[in-house]
Amino acid sequence: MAGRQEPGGGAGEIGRGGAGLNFPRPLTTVDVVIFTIRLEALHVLLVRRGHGEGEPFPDAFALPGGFVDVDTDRDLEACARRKLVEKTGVVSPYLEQLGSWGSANRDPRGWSATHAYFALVPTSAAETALAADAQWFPLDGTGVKPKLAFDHAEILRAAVQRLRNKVEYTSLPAYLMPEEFTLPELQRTYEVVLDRALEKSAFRTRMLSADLIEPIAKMRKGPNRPAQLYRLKKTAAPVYFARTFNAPE
Amino acid sequence: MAGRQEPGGGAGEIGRGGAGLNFPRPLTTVDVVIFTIRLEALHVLLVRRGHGEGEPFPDAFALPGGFVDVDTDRDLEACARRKLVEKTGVVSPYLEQLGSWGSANRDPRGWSATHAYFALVPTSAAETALAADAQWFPLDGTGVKPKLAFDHAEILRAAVQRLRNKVEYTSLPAYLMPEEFTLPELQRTYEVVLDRALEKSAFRTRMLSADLIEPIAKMRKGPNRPAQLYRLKKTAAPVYFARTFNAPE
DNA sequence: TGAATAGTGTCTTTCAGACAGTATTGG
DNA sequence: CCAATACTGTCTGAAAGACACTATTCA
Repeated sequence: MAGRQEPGGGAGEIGRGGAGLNFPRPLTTVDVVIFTIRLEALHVLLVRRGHGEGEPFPDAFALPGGFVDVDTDRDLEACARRKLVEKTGVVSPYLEQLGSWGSANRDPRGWSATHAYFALVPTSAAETALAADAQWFPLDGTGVKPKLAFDHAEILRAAVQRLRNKVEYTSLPAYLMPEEFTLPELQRTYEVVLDRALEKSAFRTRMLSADLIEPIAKMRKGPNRPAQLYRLKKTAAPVYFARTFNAPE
Repeated sequence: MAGRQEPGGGAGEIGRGGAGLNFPRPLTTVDVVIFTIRLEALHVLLVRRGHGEGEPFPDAFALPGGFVDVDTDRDLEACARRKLVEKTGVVSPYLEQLGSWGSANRDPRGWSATHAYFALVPTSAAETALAADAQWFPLDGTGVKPKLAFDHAEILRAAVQRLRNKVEYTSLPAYLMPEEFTLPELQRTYEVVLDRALEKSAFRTRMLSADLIEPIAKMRKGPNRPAQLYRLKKTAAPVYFARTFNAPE
């Protein structure tokens, strides 16, 4: 950013700092698309909006988010983490910037820009410390049943596409797993997100040759042959594979 | 974004709209990382900042950008395109959102958030309508010689990494080419961006089997065997390949 | 023993890497 | 002819797809 050409002050909110900053500023918000797996299906967290005076989209569902608080939030990611903890209690899941959406029309209160993040939280953690106004919704294709406030349907669609796309060649689904999991469980998570079956042996080869998971001295018991339990290695960085899973047609 | 929890109004700029919007707003800017190829090297466009009253980083180099003008800019991308045309004259190159950077400290004038874009412009167009204060700088590793204003060195680094990364499995370098080009020229562009040699035959196979370029009834003459000239197909969408070029080690 | 799921092995296919070999121009 | 670059072909290797086969548990 360069401070050369300041916009001419029109209608709307203006600043009151000195030195040529007296022009209207857009509203600045942060929204978080929070995914988890519940009941073998991809879910996203939504909150119900209030219906106070001047509230746009009263009682509609929306992505968790809100205005940046310049006194509380050190930076954008800190703001996103704050929203995440407020709604889910999860402290440090996978969190990645998704993009930003800003325009004159997306919020009836004026020119606004939102910084969108997307987060993956483990299944177990997703159920415990949920905020009262928050609720998990299963993904229906690339969206969700209720009509969302603002342009949140578009942001959600972008998040789902980004997730599905990256799952083709990264280890992101590992962040949706509980502490301990088996390879078939991890594969099922991949398949749920991709909505497509994967080859067992190719999947196992890929996962085991990546520096990603390590076996622990425990097995998952069941009504059949027990499965080796694994956990994520300390190296929290996601793994990028050189190929996608299926050749794109 | 949800309008539930408004930040408490502290020091700084406040809005004057009604209905609970009386809290400080961050500054909102857009910056564009503009790449081109010149003299067989990747270059980025920088502008020199002014040194007026209250200007931070006087006379330093910075990425082209500036405040969002809520009266002029319909949305963030329109704002980015405006900056791009102002500095280069190029109307519709490849333009993609890079991410956003926002914090209390990145601008001495207060809490600010920038929406960063990155653009690829063809070699030819890059020379003609350049703004007076703009200048091309060759990439030096992942950065550039002069010290940049704000956190622009970090934004530039992110842009270069994103570009190098995507070039491994996309057709992005095609947007750096002039209208007509040969396959060896396209390959050289790939190699310049990646700073690595590529296999000729694998490269040709990949490019020709993608629905990306089409031969024209012309050849590039030289002191040796002439080369078939190609142009980008009408379908402007970038192609994503299923594999990266070299297996990552 | 049989059902069920975990895990392995084997063959095929695809495509990049390596590199030799052919093609076509100007000098 | 030679130099130089464009372009093609052939072999190899790595990893995915398909799928059969073995392993280990509980009922």
